[in-house]
Amino acid sequence: MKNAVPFAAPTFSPLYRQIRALITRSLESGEWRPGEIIPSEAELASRFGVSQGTVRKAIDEMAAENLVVRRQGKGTFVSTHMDPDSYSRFLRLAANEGKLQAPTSVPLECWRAKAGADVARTLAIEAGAAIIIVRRLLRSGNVPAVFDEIYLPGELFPDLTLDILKSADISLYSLFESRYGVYPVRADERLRAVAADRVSARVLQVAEGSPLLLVERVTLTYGDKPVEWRRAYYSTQDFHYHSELG
Amino acid sequence: MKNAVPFAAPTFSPLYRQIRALITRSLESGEWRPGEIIPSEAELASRFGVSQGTVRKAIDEMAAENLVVRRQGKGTFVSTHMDPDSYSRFLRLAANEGKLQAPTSVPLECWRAKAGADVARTLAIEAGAAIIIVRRLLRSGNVPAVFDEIYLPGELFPDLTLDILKSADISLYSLFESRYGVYPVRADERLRAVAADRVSARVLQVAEGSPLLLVERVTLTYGDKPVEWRRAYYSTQDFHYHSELG
DNA sequence: CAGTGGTCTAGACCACCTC
DNA sequence: AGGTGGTCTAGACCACTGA
Repeated sequence: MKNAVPFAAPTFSPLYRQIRALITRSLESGEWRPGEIIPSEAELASRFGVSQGTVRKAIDEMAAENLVVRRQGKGTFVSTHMDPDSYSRFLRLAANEGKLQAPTSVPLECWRAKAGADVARTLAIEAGAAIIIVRRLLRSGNVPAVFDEIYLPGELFPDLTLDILKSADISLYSLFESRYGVYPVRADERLRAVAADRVSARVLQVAEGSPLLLVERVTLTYGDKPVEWRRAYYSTQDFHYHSELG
Repeated sequence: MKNAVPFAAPTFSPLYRQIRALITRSLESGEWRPGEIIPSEAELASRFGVSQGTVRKAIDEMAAENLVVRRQGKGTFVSTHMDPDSYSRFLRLAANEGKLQAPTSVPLECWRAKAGADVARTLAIEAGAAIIIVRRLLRSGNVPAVFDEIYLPGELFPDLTLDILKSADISLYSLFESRYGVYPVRADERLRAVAADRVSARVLQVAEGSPLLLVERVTLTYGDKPVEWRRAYYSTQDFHYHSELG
């Protein structure tokens, strides 16, 4: 009867999950930012008044979800998209033959608009709110690979322009982090096959109507808050989308 | 200098990984089969002469990879595809709107052939070795969703026929397990967009040449041994392939 | 060398399941 | 009541990093 409660159960969580929630809150609040080191397990343990093993288990879970990265001998670091090693953490592009040539990003267009019903719902903003639309091309060794159409909430990216995109790095998300303090944490993708329309056919240099792999991505930050909606058209003559199932 | 060795390093692994390897070997050898319970952590600890915590960590890893499933109060069980809860562990099919109707499998054809170069390489068998080719349709609420063309090494599935497939369950993998002792553990998928050929267009009831999502899957059992090669054509008018990125 | 995460142990208690 | 996995602790030692 120890856990008995009137009405709905509050679903007690173990200590290490509460610790995890506390650490996550510090991430959200920006106490430790992506790329930075977080306090040692021993220090967190004494701060929260629990054993090191409990902190360890909390961090283990967060490391499993790529929220943080452990480095033996150095410490534990907040995950970032600016680290070259995890530049393209969310990119599942691979070459049909051989290894994928390092992809390069070519920003094409960037303009402002008002959110339609679909975009507003997906980004959890008001219909009619300001949004930014970006189009860009991803090339791999001079071969067009992916054509992206990206929808961003204007509020989070106040001054974004094509020039800024052009001067930025290949990883859009490293720009999100460094310039706007927006930290992509995870993403959800829906894959379909579609016929190339005129625009994507021209950009990807394929025949209009030829089959393209459409990848719709909703990118989320801490607290599952959406920060990006993206439609990516993959040219799959020379490339494919790689997925591992366990 | 403790770990110094002449020539290439043997890459010492921690105790819990060695324990994990021992447990995995017992799975491979069939000492405990899918669906069955494995010995308790305490018993494994005493059997291997290590602490329960070490066994726990080994099993933790295996549970994270879906090799085993923990059930509090009951025990730890070898993962199976026969459990209704994990019928479609490898299926990423989802409905564009609403929830996916429970899919049903319709076996269409089943014949024997000799492995060509491609199939032989993928299945790691000799070119010219006996293979079995299966075609089937997956429907969701009477709507055609996925057309599968499946290549199997003949050696592993000696007596497979269309009749057996027809009398089997929705999950092909539950048949693999129950009738042939073949246990799919993980899979690797390559996704592309292609134009529907005559056969798949007819089966999926779409126009010839319309875009389809092609999912090529290599299915592996213990020790990363390939046991199946599959080409799946997804009709993505009403459905999509769902992928989560962390 | 000191500091970090990584491993391993032993023991206590809790939550859940079955008999 | 007895068995299982789940949590939590405390302490020891190892492996890696950088000053």
